[in-house]
Amino acid sequence: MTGNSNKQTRIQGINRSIILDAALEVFSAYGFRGSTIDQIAEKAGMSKPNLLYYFPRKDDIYVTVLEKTLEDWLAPFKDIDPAGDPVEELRKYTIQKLKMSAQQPERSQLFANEILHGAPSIQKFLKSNLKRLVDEKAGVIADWIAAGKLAPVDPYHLIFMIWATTQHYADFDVQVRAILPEETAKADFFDKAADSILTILLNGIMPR
Amino acid sequence: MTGNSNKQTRIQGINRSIILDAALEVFSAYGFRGSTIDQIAEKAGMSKPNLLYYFPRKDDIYVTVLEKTLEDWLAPFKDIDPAGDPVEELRKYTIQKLKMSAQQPERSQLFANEILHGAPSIQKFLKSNLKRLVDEKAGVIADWIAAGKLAPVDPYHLIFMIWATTQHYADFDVQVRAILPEETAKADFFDKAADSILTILLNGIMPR
DNA sequence: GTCTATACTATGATAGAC
DNA sequence: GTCTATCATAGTATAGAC
Repeated sequence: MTGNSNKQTRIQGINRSIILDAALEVFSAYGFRGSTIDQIAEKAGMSKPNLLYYFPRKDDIYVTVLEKTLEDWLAPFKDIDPAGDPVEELRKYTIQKLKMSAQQPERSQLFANEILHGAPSIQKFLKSNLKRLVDEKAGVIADWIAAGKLAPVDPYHLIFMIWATTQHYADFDVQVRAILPEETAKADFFDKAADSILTILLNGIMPR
Repeated sequence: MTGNSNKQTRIQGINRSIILDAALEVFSAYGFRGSTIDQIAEKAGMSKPNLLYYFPRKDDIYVTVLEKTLEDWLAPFKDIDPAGDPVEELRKYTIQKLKMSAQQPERSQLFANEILHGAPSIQKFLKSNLKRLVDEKAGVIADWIAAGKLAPVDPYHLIFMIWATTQHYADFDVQVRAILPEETAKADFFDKAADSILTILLNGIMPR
């Protein structure tokens, strides 16, 4: 009977993952209240009751997707290496983040929507885990500045600025496309954006 | 009867404005689908049917608030003066935008929510009015660069960067507060934020 | 013209039966 | 694992009172 029970577990895992993929799409596009279980079920290719067999409540699906997304989303931030070259580390991080905005805007949008509406589901996470992580990386940046390897800027606001700028291309996607219709259609748009952003971030806009 | 009709018109004007204020609060906090007419009516201190007497449909309230907000929101951008000193104009604009994020985060949040979910109500506005305006100001910046008054950066991405960064303090308010609990409590938080941002924007983070 | 009370209807989350 | 029923919510409509 082990073979049988294993198979069921595997189906469960597959179905849960299908549901979560569908939920990410729907929730990121319409927000929590704006999304319906019907929509998610349809996109997942299963009936609503069947979906509810895996996640009894709408909120369960949402929180699961959100937590899963946060992990991925913060991975490159965690990867900032105190031992690396400061400018290179921040350049790498910015490019990485921008690439994620290009390839998986839904993750950014899901997160943005949650924060925008007061972060009802992840308040605690922000105040504990995220704060701790940001404090740590801000410390790293402060050390770099103390060592003269970066200009003396506020580490926290620098982090906010990189977050804001890179996520803008995911969260405000439709606005960017409305303003730059031809450019955004090109394959190298995000490479060019990365160049432009890094030029400003590294050197500023004051004439030399 | 002119006195009478004037008085009625005045009541209309007052009530409409009360409703729109309440609607801004509610819609910015919960998004379109997440907000209910009941919530708006309660915050406006009137019954739901009474509110519907002024705005027959939920969508009417939303669109009216959104359009009204956009006007205010873009005013300082329009004010960027081609004849002014480039660095000073952009500094002024950034500070102004940041001040608005501090004082009226709801406006930014309402707008962010609309864009985030695909801008269903203002697609046309983005592609026509906003695009035209941004093209114009990007031209101004390009001229400044050509005159050697600004470093050679991409005008569009510079504008996006200023928007993203300044609006971040409104849209991601709860996150900023979660990470900087003591600092955000202080009265001069936004002044310091402005300093930090402008230092990075003007000079970059490369060590000199 | 302004406001209230009430009712209708669709939607969507959830529970229980098969 | 699936289908149907329920129940609350919320948008909208109507009738009429002040």
